[in-house]
Amino acid sequence: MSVETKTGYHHGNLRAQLVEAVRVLLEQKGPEGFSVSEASRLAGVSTAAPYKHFKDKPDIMRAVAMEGMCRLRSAMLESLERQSHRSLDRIIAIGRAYIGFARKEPGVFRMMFGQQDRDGVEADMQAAGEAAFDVLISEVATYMNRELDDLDVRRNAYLLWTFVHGHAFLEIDQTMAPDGHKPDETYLLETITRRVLLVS
Amino acid sequence: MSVETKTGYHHGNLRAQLVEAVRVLLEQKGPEGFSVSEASRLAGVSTAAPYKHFKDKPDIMRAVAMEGMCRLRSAMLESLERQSHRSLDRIIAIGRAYIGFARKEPGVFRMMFGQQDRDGVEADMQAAGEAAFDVLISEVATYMNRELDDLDVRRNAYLLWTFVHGHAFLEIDQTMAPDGHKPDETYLLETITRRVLLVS
DNA sequence: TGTACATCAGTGAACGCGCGTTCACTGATGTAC
DNA sequence: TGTACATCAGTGAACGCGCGTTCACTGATGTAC
Repeated sequence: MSVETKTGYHHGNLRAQLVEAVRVLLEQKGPEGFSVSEASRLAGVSTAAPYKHFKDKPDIMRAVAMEGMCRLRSAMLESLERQSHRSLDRIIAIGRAYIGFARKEPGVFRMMFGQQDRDGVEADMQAAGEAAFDVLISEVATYMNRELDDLDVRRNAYLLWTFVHGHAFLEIDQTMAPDGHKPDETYLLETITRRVLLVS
Repeated sequence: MSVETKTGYHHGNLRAQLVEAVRVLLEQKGPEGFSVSEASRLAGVSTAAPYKHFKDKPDIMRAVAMEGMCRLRSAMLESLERQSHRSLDRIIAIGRAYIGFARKEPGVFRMMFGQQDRDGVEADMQAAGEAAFDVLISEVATYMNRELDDLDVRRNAYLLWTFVHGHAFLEIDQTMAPDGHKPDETYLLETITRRVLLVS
């Protein structure tokens, strides 16, 4: 049976479809606009159905965040495929992919980072985040011609990530007025990358 | 009559006290944990009382965000008073104050940036944000020995702000595991400031 | 100084609403023989 | 191939709850004369 098939009673694919529904609601109405009831409606099932696949509402949110983090990593990896072998360009491409993801799915992006459970982030989410970070680490190590776990590699990668993360948030939160005071994004990305990596 | 006085019936200071109550709730329970009802309870008034001072719930949220942004600016300015006249140190101090604010009041900090209304940020909030940003701009201009509206001043200030903003969010969201992989904050701040400003 | 009165800032009860979650149920599916 | 049955993944009705907001009200305050 194809994953897409819906038999009428047995849905076949409800878990994934609920995650997708939540994603849509998050983008349409923001973090507050998502409810289990509304996600159910959007997926075309009764409001009780989700509880066959998820423990409770936070469990759904975790699933959405987790799925988002995996897709963010994929987007970063994919951006490398379309890229030359010049290390610096590849690093910039990763940043661009990161910002692009945030811009395309701000609701999910916010949920991935901010909307966590109280009292700590789950271990698997932590791991997924590190897996994404590792994509950057790897390119920085190549550029610097050092090992993956080299301290300066990690430091520089963190500096770059932090910058891109901050820029992504300032963008989706529309913190700066959209007038001429905001520096050009391409300029920013190239400049910060060069300066962090001490390219003259 | 002192601002603090409470007469029993006439409160005298309810608006400010409601903002304070929301702040407390935001820090204790996170963005979802704040309701008009609970804030009223905490301030010791009926649930209808807030509507004498605010139009609706979003209006309260805006007030909290606004007040937070003003206090953030104050914290940045105050950090300068305890600082030498070495421009680089002053710039680092501003970053430290920014991160410190986020760490001390993550709930308010998130509300200031992320929890905005749909469809754009209010003009006064935008202005308050720019007023805070101007504190940094001013120091960067001094360091670079240029005008406030110089393009490179704005670019460098934005690079620094973006980094600090990203770091603040990664910190309060506990994105990185609290193990040894996270670079030291003082090292990060000094390094990024020097590299952005091209200090050898 | 005393009084009448407009205004202000509260009360408290009530409203309708959508939410998260549970429950007993039932139809569809896969499998053992 | 046919049948009995356990399991799975849905239904739909119901629950209690806290929410945001409104309403007619009332007590306190400030002011005009």
